[in-house]
Parts: sequence; structure tokens; C-alpha cells
Amino acid sequence: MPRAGLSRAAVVTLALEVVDTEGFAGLTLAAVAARAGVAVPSLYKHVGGLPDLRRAVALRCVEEFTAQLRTVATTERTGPPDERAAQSVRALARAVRAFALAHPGRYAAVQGGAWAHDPGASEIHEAAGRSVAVIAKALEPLGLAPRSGAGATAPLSEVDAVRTVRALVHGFVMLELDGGFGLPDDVERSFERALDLMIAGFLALRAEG
Amino acid sequence: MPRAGLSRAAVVTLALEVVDTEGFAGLTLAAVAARAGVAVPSLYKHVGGLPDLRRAVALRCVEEFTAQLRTVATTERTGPPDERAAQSVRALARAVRAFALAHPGRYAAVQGGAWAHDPGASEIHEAAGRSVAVIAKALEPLGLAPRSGAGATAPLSEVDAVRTVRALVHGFVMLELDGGFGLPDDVERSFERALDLMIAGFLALRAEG
DNA sequence: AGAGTCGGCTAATAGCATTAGCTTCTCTGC
DNA sequence: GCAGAGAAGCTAATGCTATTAGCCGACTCT
Repeated sequence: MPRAGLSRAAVVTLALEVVDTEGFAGLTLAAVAARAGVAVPSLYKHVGGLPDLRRAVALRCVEEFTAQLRTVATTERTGPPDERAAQSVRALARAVRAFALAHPGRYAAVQGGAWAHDPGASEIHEAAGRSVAVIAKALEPLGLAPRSGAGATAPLSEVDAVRTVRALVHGFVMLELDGGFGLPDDVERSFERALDLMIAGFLALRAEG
Repeated sequence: MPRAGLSRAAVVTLALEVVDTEGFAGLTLAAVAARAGVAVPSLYKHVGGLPDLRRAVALRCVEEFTAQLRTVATTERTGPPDERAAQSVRALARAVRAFALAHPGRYAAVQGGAWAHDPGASEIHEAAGRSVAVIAKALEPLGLAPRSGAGATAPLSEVDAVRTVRALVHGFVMLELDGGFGLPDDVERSFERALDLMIAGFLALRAEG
């Protein structure tokens, strides 16, 4: 009975391969065990079960995702603050979309659906918070109020802006991945126009605030 | 052996109840059978199996969703065209979010993930197309070009605008439902600011195009 | 009333996760 | 160099899911 030489890290790595081919929802212990050349129950020596494995995979994906964003965000920008913010947010948005299109399964793992309401996922929450912080940092040159006061007519705050960026990019990517864009019109170009629109909106709303 | 008096429509209705409590991913024949007071295999007399049931549920949800949008969209607007478009798109966006928050499972069913790449779902595709058409109609007063020519710098087209609206609203709602907004800041208000921003962006991009 | 269809049932199969308990490999300490 | 311990594999068994096959009672129509 030769040993397969598994470990928690190795199992998670194999699980990532499954996620890449079958999607995050298609992650199954049976598929991982098959790749490892091992019987399914053997995996329980390394992970606590399917929920635990899903959490571990999500954590790795969030960290990888954040690392990608950070790489893009640390590029030095020149020019006036508004221009720097526009360049940064555009670069970040492109990085998010590129990640999602390259690794749809991992992108799905990054999204909270699976773990947001999971009490044992505080580590993932913290890691996800770091990725949001990267976006917030990119928007800093716009000089928005960090957060806004009460009232329905309060001006755009940084929290609002970060949420808008995340929503637009995430929504676009999800619709694209889910085949939600029926028309053959160039999706690439639509994405750039959406970013144009968002950036113009930032400047317009800040001006009138 | 008394009869339960089921039918395809009745089964789908029970399935919708399951979707409302367990989510679209939690839809299971076992749960539907339990609600119907019937053994699981009996359901096969009325639906073709779980994939078929999922399609039927999705179709109903898409139609219900579209009906909601239409109700909102047919309200008569007054004022200049830009103002009418702004009011319409804002009302539609609010309707989408309200639907999603009221029936998260049904909203998930509306999204293409489950059926977009399913060959037997052409009926759903057509129904979904009708909901997109409602949004396109609302944006009409803006007077955008129906679609745009080639080239990375082409101006904003109606196709781009519809995609932007869908992406922003869908992304916002998904993040909200998935618990993606960690901060306690008022989500309601952020949504309104995002709509402000989008509408301002439409006007800005059309002006310069 | 009788025939046929329809709508329920039980039984059986197969894929999944999980637990229990056994065996064997490997490494460490003497 | 060997003994023991613990780690890492295994098989077997349970329970949940969907699905198919085949049975049988009940409604309907003539």
C-alpha cells in the first residue's frame, strides 16, 4: 500500500485544478480524490470535509485575487489626481475582469456567496477586506469624504464609490460569464465604455457635491 | 391510495416555494415531493427530472421578473427626454433590487448561470430577452445610437448603455445578497448614489460623443 | 360496467459525503 | 537495528440525492 504523499496544501492545490475545470460549484471530494489517485475517505486525513475544503479553496483564491489587484495598483501614476484615480480604477477593473475570464471557477470562489454567511470563515472575510482596501486606495486621489453622513441626499462618499466600482465590474463580469449578453456586439468595448461612464460619473458627482 | 391531484404547474408552484425558502441552488426533488406529500418518483409523472424542473422554475421567474419591470416601465413620464430616461432607469433599477431582495431565490433563477448554456432553454432565452428590451426602451429618450461601429473609441451606444445598467444593478444586488458589503454604512443610500452616478455618466458621455 | 389511461407507489441502482474501524507505512527514540 | 507511535492509506457501512423500472389502484369515457 504505497503512500500518495498528500498534505492539506496538496489537496487544496488539486481542488483548485478541479475548480478550474468544473467550476467552484462542481468541486467534489470524489473529483479531488480521483486526481490524487486516492480513495475518497482518505482526504479526510487532510481536510475536515467538503465545507472545509471549499473554505480553504476560497481563501487561496481570494489571496491570489488580491495579489493580482495589488500588482496592478502599485504601478506609479503621473498627472493630476483625477487622472491618476481614473487610471488606477480602470487598471483595477481590467485586472478583475481578466482574472475572472481566465479563472471563472476561482472568481466564483472569491465571491461571498459560498462563505459570507459562514461563521468559520473570518479568515476569508479579512482577506476579502484587504482586496476591497486596494480599490479604496486607488480612489483616494479623488478626495471623496471617507464615508457620508445620514440623509438620502448626502454627497458621494468613498464607501459609495468603492461599492459602485465593485458592483459595476462584478456585475459586468458575472453577466458575461453567465452568457447574459445575448447580442454579438463587442463585449470588450462595452466594458471600456462602462468604465468611461463610471469615471465620468465620479467626476460629475464630486463636482456637484 | 388517494390522489394528490398534482400537475406540472402545481409541481412548479411547489418548487417555487422551495426556491423561496432554500434558494435556487437548494431546489431538490426531495423537498418538492415532501411539500406535495408524495414520494419522489411520483414527480416524474409531471416533470422530466431535476434539470427540467429547474428550467420550468427559471422560466416562471423570468416571466414574473419581466412583468414587474413592465409594470414600472409603463408609468407615464413627463419633462424633457433626459429627465424621462433618468426617471425610468431609476425606477427600473429600484424594481430589480426590490425583486431580488424580496425573492433572492427567484432572482438567482432569473440569472443565466443555470440555463444560459443549456440547449433546451431557448424559451427562457426569449423571455429574458424581453426583460432586456424593457430596459432598452427606457433608455430610448437619451437618443443614443442603437449600436456602435467598430473601434475602441466609438461613442456610447444603446447596447453599451443597457449592458452598463444591467451590470451595475445586478452587481450591486449580488454583492448585497452575498453579504459582500462588510461595512455597516447605509446600503440603500449607496444604491441611490450609484444610480446618480450612472445617470450623470450617461449624460456626460453622450454630450462628448 | 368495463377498458384504458393516468397518477400514485415500492424497489433497485448509482453518485455523492461522511463516519468507523482496520492496516500498514514511516519515522523517531532508545 | 528495532520497537512503538502516529500518520496515512484502505474497506465497509450509512444516508442523502436523482433516476429508472415495474406494479397497481383510481378516475374517465363510452
